[in-house]
Amino acid sequence: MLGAAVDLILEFGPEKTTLAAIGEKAGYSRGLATYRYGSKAGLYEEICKSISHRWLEYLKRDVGDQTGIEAMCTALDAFFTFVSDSPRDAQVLQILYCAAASPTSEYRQTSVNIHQRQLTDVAAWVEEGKKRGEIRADVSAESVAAQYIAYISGMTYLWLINPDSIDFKTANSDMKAHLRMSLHNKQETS
Amino acid sequence: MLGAAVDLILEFGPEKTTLAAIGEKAGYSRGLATYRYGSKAGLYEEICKSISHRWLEYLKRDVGDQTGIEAMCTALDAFFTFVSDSPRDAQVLQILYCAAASPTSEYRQTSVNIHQRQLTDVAAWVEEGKKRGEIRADVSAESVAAQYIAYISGMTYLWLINPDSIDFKTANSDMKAHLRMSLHNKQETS
DNA sequence: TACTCACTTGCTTGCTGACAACAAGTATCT
DNA sequence: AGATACTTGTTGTCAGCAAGCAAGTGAGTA
Repeated sequence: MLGAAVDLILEFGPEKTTLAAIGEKAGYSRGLATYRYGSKAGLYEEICKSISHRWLEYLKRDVGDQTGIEAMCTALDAFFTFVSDSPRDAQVLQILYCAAASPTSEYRQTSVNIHQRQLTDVAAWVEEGKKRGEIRADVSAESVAAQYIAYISGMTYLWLINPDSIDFKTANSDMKAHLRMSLHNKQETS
Repeated sequence: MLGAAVDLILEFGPEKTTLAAIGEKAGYSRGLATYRYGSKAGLYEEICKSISHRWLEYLKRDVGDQTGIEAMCTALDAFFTFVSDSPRDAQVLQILYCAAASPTSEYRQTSVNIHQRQLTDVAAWVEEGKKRGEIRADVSAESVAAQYIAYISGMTYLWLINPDSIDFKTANSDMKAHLRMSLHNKQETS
């Protein structure tokens, strides 16, 4: 069911995808999607949670208990791996995040929660890096986290609307160099 | 007419805003919006162009013929000024950019063009900075431009869905420091 | 064990109100 | 008379709801 919805969203967009088409593509009746998920927004929220959960597994597996600059760089690699392994899921997730920007989106809070969680996680990595003396003490963890998450979100948007304009792989390695340069504590002795 | 549409999009989102409501809010009949703009997508595309045109005026006025790091920092300030002066326009523009992420969005190309234009403009600034010796020669202008535009786009998205989570002003001044640190050519003699 | 009756689950079908889009107007100007 | 600016009538599509149906599940009885 959710798989059929992903296919149809990629082909027609969330708006022109009908609940009837989703049900029928999944081999059921036109009414089942509404019955199971209550509403179109309910179904899309379920897809959102399902894909972002899968992405979190990639993230945890690769980052483990790294922190600081290493965690941030590994997470960029993990994201690239996720996008390479499941481009369709990554596209749909970004499309649904975008749809959540509408003022009356019923799953907007889901997107807010996920992004908030990402912000605090990254901020925690930065704080840890500062404690360890790896990261300069004069940066704001919140600002760095916001820049980092905004970079990933913005890049994914640009890649989604115009894949040719974005070389995700080199952009990521540039970003990693960038992070190391501007965050590393030059006085570090280790 | 476009003003009425902006109001309704902010209140109800682009989806739940009806062409009839736009026409009537503007003091006309339910049919005029369709008549003038051909379709809902046509009207939204017009709004998109109109607001992004206004933002370009801010940009040109402030950046002038600056290039390199200065131009990038000034553009960040100009964007903050624009968002402060016209938060509603900025919100609607971001909402419409998001709506353009849908695979079948009829004004997707408009968003692609605007972002492509921004990418090449910023890349040109970086190239100019490299020529002047201000910016390190080993950075890729395209990558830096993509990161910069992704940052702005992503930040605006995060700000739109959860204004409280983003301190645009300090994030921007951090970003400026960040840019100077990681782009400046340390061998520069001037 | 065999039977049955109340109840749940999973799904389908019928229907309604809302909306975009279009076509055919009307009114006002030049 | 013809163009311009706007309005009204209509149609097809869709989300959401309500009412159904069929296939279980399980408790109670003989």
